[in-house]
Amino acid sequence: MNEIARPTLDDVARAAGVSTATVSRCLNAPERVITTTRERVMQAVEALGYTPDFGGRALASRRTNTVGAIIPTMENAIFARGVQSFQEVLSKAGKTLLVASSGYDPEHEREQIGVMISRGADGLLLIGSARPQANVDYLRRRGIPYLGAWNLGGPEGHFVGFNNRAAAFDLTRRVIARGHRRIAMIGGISYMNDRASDRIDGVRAATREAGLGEIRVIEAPYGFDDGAEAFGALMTAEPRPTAVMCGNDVLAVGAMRKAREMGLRVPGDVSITGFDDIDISAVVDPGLTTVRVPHRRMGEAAAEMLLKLIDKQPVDRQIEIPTAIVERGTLGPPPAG
Amino acid sequence: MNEIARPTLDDVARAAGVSTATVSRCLNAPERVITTTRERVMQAVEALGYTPDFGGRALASRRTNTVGAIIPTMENAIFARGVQSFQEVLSKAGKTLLVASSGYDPEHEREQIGVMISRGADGLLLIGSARPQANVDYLRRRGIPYLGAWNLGGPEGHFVGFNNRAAAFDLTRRVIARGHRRIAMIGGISYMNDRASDRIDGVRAATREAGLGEIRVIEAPYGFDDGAEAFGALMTAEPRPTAVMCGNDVLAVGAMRKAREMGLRVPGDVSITGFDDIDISAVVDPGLTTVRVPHRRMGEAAAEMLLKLIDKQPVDRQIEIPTAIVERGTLGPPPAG
DNA sequence: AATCGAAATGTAAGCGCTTGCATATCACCA
DNA sequence: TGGTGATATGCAAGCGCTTACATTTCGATT
Repeated sequence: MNEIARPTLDDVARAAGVSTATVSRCLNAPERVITTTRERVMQAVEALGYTPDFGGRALASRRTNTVGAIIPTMENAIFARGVQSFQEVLSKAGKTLLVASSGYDPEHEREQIGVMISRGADGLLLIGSARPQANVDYLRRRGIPYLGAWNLGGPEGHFVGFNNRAAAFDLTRRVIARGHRRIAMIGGISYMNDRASDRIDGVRAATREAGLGEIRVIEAPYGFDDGAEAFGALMTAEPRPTAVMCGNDVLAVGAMRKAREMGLRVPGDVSITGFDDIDISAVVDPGLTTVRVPHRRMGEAAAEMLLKLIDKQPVDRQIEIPTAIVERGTLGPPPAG
Repeated sequence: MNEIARPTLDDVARAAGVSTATVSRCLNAPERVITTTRERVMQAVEALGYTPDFGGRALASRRTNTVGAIIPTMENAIFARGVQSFQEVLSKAGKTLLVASSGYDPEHEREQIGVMISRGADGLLLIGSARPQANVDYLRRRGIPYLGAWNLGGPEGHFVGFNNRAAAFDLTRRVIARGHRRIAMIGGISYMNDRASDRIDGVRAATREAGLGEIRVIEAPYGFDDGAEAFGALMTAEPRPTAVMCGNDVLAVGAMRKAREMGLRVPGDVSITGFDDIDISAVVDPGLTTVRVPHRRMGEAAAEMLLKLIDKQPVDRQIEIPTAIVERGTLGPPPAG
């Protein structure tokens, strides 16, 4: 492999017999260069396989056309989907997206924010609103526009997301309306995760409103097995809960599996609900009753908002993406007796 | 928000009363600066909230410590998982990962390669081996090390992946051993996707070996509904196939759903197999018989190999990650008669 | 043919950083 | 006290690019 050193603007200029300025213009403002010259230049670009150096360009033009997104993990389909549409919109606007993951760790998030700034991100997408003030200050001091997504947020900052609390509240009311009085919950880990904690809060608020007293909530990591295990634990209670509400669909499907293993019929013996409406939820049997959360729309809305923020156009402080309850088979009346 | 202009090395140097060189050394080779000075500098860095500019740094040092990965889509959990562990290993080695998606389009992949080069990637992770020669040449000319992952590849280039063809072949033999003679397949879209086409080839080779003649193969996009639809189409044949082998688990689970809707028992009336062993496969009922593909291990192995390649250390040209057949409930003997 | 203005191109400064080399500092020894 | 080598710091060039400004070119007009 006799590798060729990466050609520079200068190489192209020399090859085409013009100045670097002209080459630069060919690339960035072709209409300012006469056709014959442009063709000669482009030919040289092609021949040398020239690719402009991003660093040099960013340095000279003081623009990066780069947007960053810091998500907890790429493994969660929920984020993957939203980020995908986020990036599609950005890419149409000529921006490239840099994705980093924080592993649900605020410290790590802070680091990644540094990386993004360092790479000159024009704007940033973060998930949710629960984070140390320091992380946000860091951004504010630089005046870099940023956005919390997947949830609505506190009194300041911009958000595009769902009202997780209200959605959980509504779903719980629906469960109660079906006649359930003994409700338990498997929630996501709520530490520094406002999506998880809001969902728990919503369920609690509704059960309290109905005078059901304090319900039992087990927090579990994001995984089928974790849902199964938590479900098993909840089912040891005497008398057993008649409905188990889950903080997300993965936990719910795990719970369903465990119910089957325990010989419990769903919804005959126990009702189960989820949250997110991921693909599997329509596929399992019976179908999972859950909350539909339109991730694609959210990703798009977030991209549009961030683009406006970067352009210093006026925007609403929050955009709420509506959710909807999807009734399938896992929610039924409590068993008689 | 009275935003402060981003501080530069110069600002820090002035604030600390030293030269830019010293500040630079504090950041990159602290041991070469005396403690008292270093403390003063670090204080200034902290006070100003200085973050080094990546572009400037890359330009001056001719190093980026950046690795790129171009995957078909982030939405596919299969890639998400592998990439996640890929990046964990890289990050321990002090490299940052840039992820881009090609949307299964070679043209788009080519573009993204350009973006990666332009950002100074030290190495690149690509998926599979099926791509226009032009895409590869582009990389070769620059001497940028790259790797095909998720599959093994042709006579040249480096690969870390699975032998998709052999795995499909083995699974098919197992199906045939159970007594199936009428086998059909739902494959992924094979165009420019060697994982999909190798799996189809493997199944075909095994059925041919067993003298079962040409089997029917429907190619379907990656989605539950697509699997369901294809399954429906296959089931119109007379006589019906007794086993439907699927190119991935998503298609297989979609097929299972459709079978249920059609009133067919699995595996009583029809056996179904998948490929990948994603999370759901253990959760559906009956459990899906499939091929386990250890994505995390692959991601790690790929990262290690790429790091060596970048360091110009010797490496094996291919690393095969072993797969394993996972027998669960969806494969049984064909129905009697 | 001379003049003029617009269009095309060139010149060169500098973006923020690293680094080879020159210089300053200092502890130590003769 | 002067000299020495090691250590710490500064100076300044230059990485690849964009862009304000200067210069050249050229067609149109008089």
